[in-house]
Amino acid sequence: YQPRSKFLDFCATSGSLPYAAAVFQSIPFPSTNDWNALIRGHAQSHHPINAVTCYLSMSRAPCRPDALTCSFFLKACARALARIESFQMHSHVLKSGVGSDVLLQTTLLDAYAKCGELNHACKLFDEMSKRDIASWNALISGLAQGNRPYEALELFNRMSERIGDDRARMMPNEVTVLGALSACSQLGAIKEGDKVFDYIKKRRLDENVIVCNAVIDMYAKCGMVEKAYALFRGMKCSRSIITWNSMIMGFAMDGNGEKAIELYNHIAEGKEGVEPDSITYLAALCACNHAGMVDEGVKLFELMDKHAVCKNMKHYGSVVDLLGRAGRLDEAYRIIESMPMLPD
RNA sequence: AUGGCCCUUG
Repeated sequence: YQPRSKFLDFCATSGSLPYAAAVFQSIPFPSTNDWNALIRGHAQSHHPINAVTCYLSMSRAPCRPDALTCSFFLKACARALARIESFQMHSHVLKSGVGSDVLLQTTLLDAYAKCGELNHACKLFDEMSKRDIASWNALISGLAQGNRPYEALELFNRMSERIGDDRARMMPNEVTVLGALSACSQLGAIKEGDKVFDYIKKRRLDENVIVCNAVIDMYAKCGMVEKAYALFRGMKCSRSIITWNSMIMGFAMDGNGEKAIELYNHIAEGKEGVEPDSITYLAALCACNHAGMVDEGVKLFELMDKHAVCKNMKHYGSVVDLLGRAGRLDEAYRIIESMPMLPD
């Protein structure tokens, strides 16, 4: 791995992609790693699909794509929801002799899942000769996010059963439980959710804030705000803005506007080390909507400008709805007029 | 420190 490729990679991923591309242009005979840097940069950019065109240029050049090239390309496919390209890369991988690379297979499986090709993801999973924890996780979260939560939970349980088995002892980890929790949320499956949470506590995965956030969200979505709040209060790790957002949204959905606003006010004081963001305001506005707290909602909406938090259509929709239902149509109309985007 | 699974709103 040459310094030049390293430099390109740095520019393409953390600096400026156009600059990386310009530097790349000046290289007479780019190496595979040079190409990889550029493809990786595109894959992580706002236009991941450009990784595909970059890859095509590479195939016309004299150097060969390697496993990393395929990996970056597939990452781009997953982000761009490029199914056809995923299939094409799959056959390329099989032909080029890296078809048994577990990391690559998992990247492919994830790309399939993210593109909505869950059957192909399952098939690939079944055919893999070696699977590691990430392979299981990729399929579990793919199923959960792809509206097949029962299968996600089934897989999660099958994985837990394997503990004690002599072969492939696959311990569900933090990422695994995120997928399982997401499946529970969708189903409103409280019993399953409790079981997952028991497992989390047993393994002390609740020392991880991301896991806690997911549990809070799961309980809130299952309508069990008090369970969410119990964890929120008893957390051993420090709360992130996402923790607060999830909890505020939980109270909002429960119709407990007072409590939601109380939490918002608490973090707005600034002693918690988190800054309310655009989602915090969305949750708080949502709380006002559910509880009919009109003045509070309008106040929050105005605070967004003061705190330089970006508004989107949802924020506007919320206040307009709030004002409209309170009969304050003139104010609602003024807000609609002030919108920088097209109303829907 | 060149590759996979990753929480809230979308």
